[in-house]
Amino acid sequence: MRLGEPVEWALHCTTILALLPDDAALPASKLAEFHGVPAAYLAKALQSLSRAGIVESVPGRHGGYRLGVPAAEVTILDVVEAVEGHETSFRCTEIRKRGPAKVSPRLYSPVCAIAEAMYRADEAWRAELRKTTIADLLGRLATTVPIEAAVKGAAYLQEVLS
Amino acid sequence: MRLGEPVEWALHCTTILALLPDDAALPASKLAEFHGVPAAYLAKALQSLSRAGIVESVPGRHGGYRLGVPAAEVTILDVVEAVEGHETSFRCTEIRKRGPAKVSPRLYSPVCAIAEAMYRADEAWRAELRKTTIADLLGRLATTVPIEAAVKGAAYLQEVLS
DNA sequence: GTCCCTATACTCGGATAGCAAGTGTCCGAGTATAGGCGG
DNA sequence: CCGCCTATACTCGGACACTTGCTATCCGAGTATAGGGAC
Repeated sequence: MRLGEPVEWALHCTTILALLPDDAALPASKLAEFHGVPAAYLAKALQSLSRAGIVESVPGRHGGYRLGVPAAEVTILDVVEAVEGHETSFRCTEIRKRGPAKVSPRLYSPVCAIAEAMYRADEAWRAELRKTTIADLLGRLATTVPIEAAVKGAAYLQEVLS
Repeated sequence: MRLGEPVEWALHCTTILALLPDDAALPASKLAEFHGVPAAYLAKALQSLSRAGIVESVPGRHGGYRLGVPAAEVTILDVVEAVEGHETSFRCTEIRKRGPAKVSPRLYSPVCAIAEAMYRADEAWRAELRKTTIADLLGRLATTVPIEAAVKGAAYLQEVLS
């Protein structure tokens, strides 16, 4: 089971966008440069976030992306699902209804015990991701990001937004 | 995020193997026929389970696979990890240490806040899968499997093992 | 009749192709800006 | 000097190649069995 790299990028980008002044917008190319990732591919992730309403795009010369919803109302799960989709990790193909022991389909319970357990785990994963919002991440930033890096990052954003 | 089909197969196969008499062994080809899945590919999953010690292989004419550990001591997580590997779903590539805001690597905290949250969700998923054992699944079988299917399944196993 | 040997049939195990999805890139559509022109 | 128009530069958005990993398959190595022959 693997999550794609764009998930990591999307989370970092959303965090950065939450730090911007309300009316400012940061282009995808600058976000890519800031994180050292391929710009054209990162754009795909940002488009997914835009479709989900988490960020909104501003076209035109001084355009870019900015948060579309208050940081406190965006959970990590929202970002992850916007990029990776809403499907469950476990997909039941109903093999219990195949083979020599199969009987009339209407006799089976709605979900088999195995799928039930797997779905439960999936929900536990989602529930945990729902607990943390982007605003929570901003709070942790103060204690986890080296002060030097924060200064350099702020300087970079200052220059780009001017 | 997607789990491969062999995960589902492995769980069903482990459950079936737990139903067999202690000294009996069921070949991969019969397990495949029972579930209606490609035999040669299922073999790969069973080999993974064998390497993990969850099942043990019996070579030779009346050989096959049988449970290598009591059903009560095998959790769903054990089976899933045997087939899918032990890696976390989220892989942190440390993009925070790249780009124009980067500073000396020794200044950074061991894990960033984002990765920390993702790992926490991963652990919640694993914890939930650890709660259910194969023995638990057997208990649920009595109430979730149609009685007709149970009879046909038992008859099939009787014939194959004779 | 009993024991041993050999050939057989069946099993697992790892090495080998095909395909879908993730990864990476590009170019076209659209818009706010900046400069120039006319009034 | 002010307002309007046009050309421009920059942005997003979706359509197009490439690589990795999942899906599917095959053939060889090894072993318990079954049958036949010798004693």
